[in-house]
Amino acid sequence: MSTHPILASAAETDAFSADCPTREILDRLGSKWVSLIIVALADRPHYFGELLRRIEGVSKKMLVQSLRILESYGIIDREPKKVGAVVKVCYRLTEQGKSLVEPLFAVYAWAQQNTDTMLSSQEVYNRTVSRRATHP
Amino acid sequence: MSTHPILASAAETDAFSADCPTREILDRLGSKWVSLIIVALADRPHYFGELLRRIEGVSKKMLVQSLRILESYGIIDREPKKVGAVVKVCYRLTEQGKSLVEPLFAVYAWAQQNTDTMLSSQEVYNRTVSRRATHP
DNA sequence: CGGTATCCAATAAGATACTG
DNA sequence: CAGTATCTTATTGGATACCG
Repeated sequence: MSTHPILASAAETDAFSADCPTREILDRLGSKWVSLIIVALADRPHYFGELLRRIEGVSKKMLVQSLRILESYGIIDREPKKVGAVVKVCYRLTEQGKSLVEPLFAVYAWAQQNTDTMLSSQEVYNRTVSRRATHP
Repeated sequence: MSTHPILASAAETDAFSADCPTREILDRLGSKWVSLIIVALADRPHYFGELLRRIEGVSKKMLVQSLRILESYGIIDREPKKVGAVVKVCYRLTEQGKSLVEPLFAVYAWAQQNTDTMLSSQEVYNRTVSRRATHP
């Protein structure tokens, strides 16, 4: 009855276990800035400053932190380069990082396609104060 | 030079914009418990108590909160059912929710396949105290 | 430019107790 | 069983200032 073989693995994943290391990885990948960085670098390599400007709302602190996580996992490479007079630091996806792009983008594409539906569903839901309706 | 058409969209996504609604959706989907719930429900519908026991480490509070988010988005359905003497609440994916399973699972599969590599890469990285090495 | 360091506010989340 | 309510702690993250 399962429509897709991939569903079968849901029963077998060990991600439900509290000490499953994959869980921590997923947690980090799911983090706001980390995934945006990967999407940006999927486009092309970026200098630090470029990322800072391109990813609206990210602070220097969070950008550095997220980049370090990705670097430690071997998902991105960090390369300081002389550009004119100054040294800039260029970040790019490793081969491993590139292999993450397709699955990650599938989720992005889904989210973009379903955002409108979900937001209007949410509005309806919020007006339906059936449960939990005490007073403001 | 782009190896895959999907990469092209990276340049065009509006997710970099701070007020992009898709960003918030992605944020929520990326959250620890939300994604684990979807994976569990991809397997089969679950009662609340089943989810609580299956997803190790989740608290009642976080489980309820995450389920409400998914329900409000129309990703899951909530159905109270008489089971013997008591009423249990059954959660299952909606059709929309089911459409999320495949992309989400692609990321899960990637993470599971790459966990070992990433963890050992991280160990090496942590021993390399080249940058930022002040004292404990 | 590409970071670090520090401080502080906001938020998330665990524990616990209670309810229909 | 499936929540709600409340309190408290832990973690996150933004602002700011400074450094090589």
